[in-house]
Amino acid sequence: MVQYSQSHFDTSFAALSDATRRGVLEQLGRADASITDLASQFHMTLTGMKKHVGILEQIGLVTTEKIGRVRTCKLGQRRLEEEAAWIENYRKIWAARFDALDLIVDELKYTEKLNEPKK
Amino acid sequence: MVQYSQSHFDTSFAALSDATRRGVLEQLGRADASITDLASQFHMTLTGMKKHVGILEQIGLVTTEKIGRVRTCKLGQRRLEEEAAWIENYRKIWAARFDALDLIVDELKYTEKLNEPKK
DNA sequence: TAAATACTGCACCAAATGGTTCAGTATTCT
DNA sequence: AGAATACTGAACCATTTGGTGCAGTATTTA
Repeated sequence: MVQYSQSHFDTSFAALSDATRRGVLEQLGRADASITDLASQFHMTLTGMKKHVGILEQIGLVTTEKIGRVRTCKLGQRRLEEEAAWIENYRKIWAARFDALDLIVDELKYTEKLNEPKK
Repeated sequence: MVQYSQSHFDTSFAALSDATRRGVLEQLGRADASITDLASQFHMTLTGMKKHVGILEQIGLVTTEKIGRVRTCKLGQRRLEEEAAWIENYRKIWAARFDALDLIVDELKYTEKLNEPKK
């Protein structure tokens, strides 16, 4: 059954709700990057970008490694599988709900036909 | 190409980042409900629940209709298709990235083999 | 008609968010 | 060694978020 206690969905969907962070994920899909790279690409201070990377790192979407003065960021282990599954499940529920509605509409049409006044 | 201007992903992922709102969507998948129903189910004031429903309504995940004193909430037209697509695309990028990594690892193994000191 | 119900709008609040600047530290280049 | 680079942490700030209470309106019930 579904739990309403705070789940990791809270944090992962929140992470995805920021355009900069989605952009960082897309960028890291193309190539690894340093904090400086990302900061300049997204027109932001190092400190600001560090926070975004920190958030993505905390939930496993990004991993980083500091070598010398440079911290290199890569995609992490998290693949958003459960998030994809949640949405897919929602889409199924949604479809079932609207299929049911279609049935009702069909039924109404049928009933109307029965009740149709003779021309 | 990908735009970093504020997209509707911002609002829809933000909407999904709240457990109460995800719960409301799941509930409405089972049956339509009034604000009062939802408020009591999620242990919240009417005013609080009204806000959540308002957010879901604004982005099309829920529609409502007030008949008499009761406002009934149902699932709306939005099916989270683009959100599902974004995640799927991310998953592909992720897979490609890690496949590439595997290639590199393979290559390293091969190189190591070549450079292996004679026993 | 009076009371109960269901919502609505407004004002308020504390905490979280997304950004900044500034003052460091550590590392690398000349 | 000295200068430049890359990051880091702390403090700060405005706005948003997720909730509340209260006072009101509209509708239904007794």
